Amino acid sequence: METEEQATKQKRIVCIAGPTACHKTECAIELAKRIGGEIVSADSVQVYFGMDIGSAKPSLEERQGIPHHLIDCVPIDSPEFSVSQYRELAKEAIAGICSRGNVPIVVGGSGLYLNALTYPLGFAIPRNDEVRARLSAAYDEHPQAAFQRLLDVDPETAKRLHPNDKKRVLRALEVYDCSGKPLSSFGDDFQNEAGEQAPFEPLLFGLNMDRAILYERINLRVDRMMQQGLLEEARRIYDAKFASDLPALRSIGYQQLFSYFDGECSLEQAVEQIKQDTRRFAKRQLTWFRRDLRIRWFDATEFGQCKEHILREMETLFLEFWKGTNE
RNA sequence: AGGGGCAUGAUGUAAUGGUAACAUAGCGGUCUCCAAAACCGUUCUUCUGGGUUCGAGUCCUAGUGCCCCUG
Repeated sequence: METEEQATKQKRIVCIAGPTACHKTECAIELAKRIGGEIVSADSVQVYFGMDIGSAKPSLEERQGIPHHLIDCVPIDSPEFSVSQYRELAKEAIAGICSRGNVPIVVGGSGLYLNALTYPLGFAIPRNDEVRARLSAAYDEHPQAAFQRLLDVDPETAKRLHPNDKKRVLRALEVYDCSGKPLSSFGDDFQNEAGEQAPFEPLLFGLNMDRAILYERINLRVDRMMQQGLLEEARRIYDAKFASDLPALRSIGYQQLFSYFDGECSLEQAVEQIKQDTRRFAKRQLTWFRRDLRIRWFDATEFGQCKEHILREMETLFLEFWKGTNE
């Protein structure tokens, strides 16, 4: 009985979510200093070596001695990196933090990554590039037919997907072709087929701010990235001539500069595009996080002024959440 | 100052005198192995005044603003 309880307590984590450029990094580091935390990044780009400026990795100085995990752990040309791999690496990192008696603070803007840690997502059938290529060709040939097939084999999934959503239609067919079972039979956020629990029980904080100010911050931050050498960083990656379909290369801040290197637009246009794409990304992040009712939101519009207040509040909620946990 | 041209949403454009349209931005949403990805939905428009006409973004007229040419 006691060991079981011990096990649940071991699984607690603190998370900080929110759109890009809303002080998540600083907030997390300050919180870590107060509660004895170590930081686990939940960011799909910070995992890559060499993508530093564009992904806004905190510098060693900014980290203030707080250990950071899941930053710089995959090479850019690692095509097999995916959410489930992220989850495995994060689990290891969190286990390490707990063994040191520290508090894991998961920080990041990749909603799916956070959900992979806090919901029992299944990921039962790994991707299969051969099957996928075949399905993709069939879809391009005749999209309606592909969607019709999904309607036949997995009506439940088909019903919630738009026929134009090629990626998900293909994924659903891929799962069916590889397993003989419809994707919908593998469960949803709240239960997976194997009946496993969520890996961790989170205390979820969200940071948000006035939209206009957030957009201003994004624009300024992109300018600052350019001053810090984003162009050179992107050039290095461009010159390494990786396969062009690598997911990492489609990250914001890089793909736009690659267009500039390819002569498709001016540098000014590329920078404007980075700003716009980042703003839209922030909006999508908010759409994702807004529907997560577990999140306790904080307004970081005037972060400089309310920092103390926010951190004190977070600390109080944390102590409540952490009460009774093992030493 | 004279001559010419233009004026349509936040922006760029379309519409033989006959239901004002498209793209982009903006806003909202979806999300179970590429997720900083991919996909879906949606608000807003004829410069001002007069006139012709059954009917005007379109034609006439005055004004206002912008652009080009000449000086």
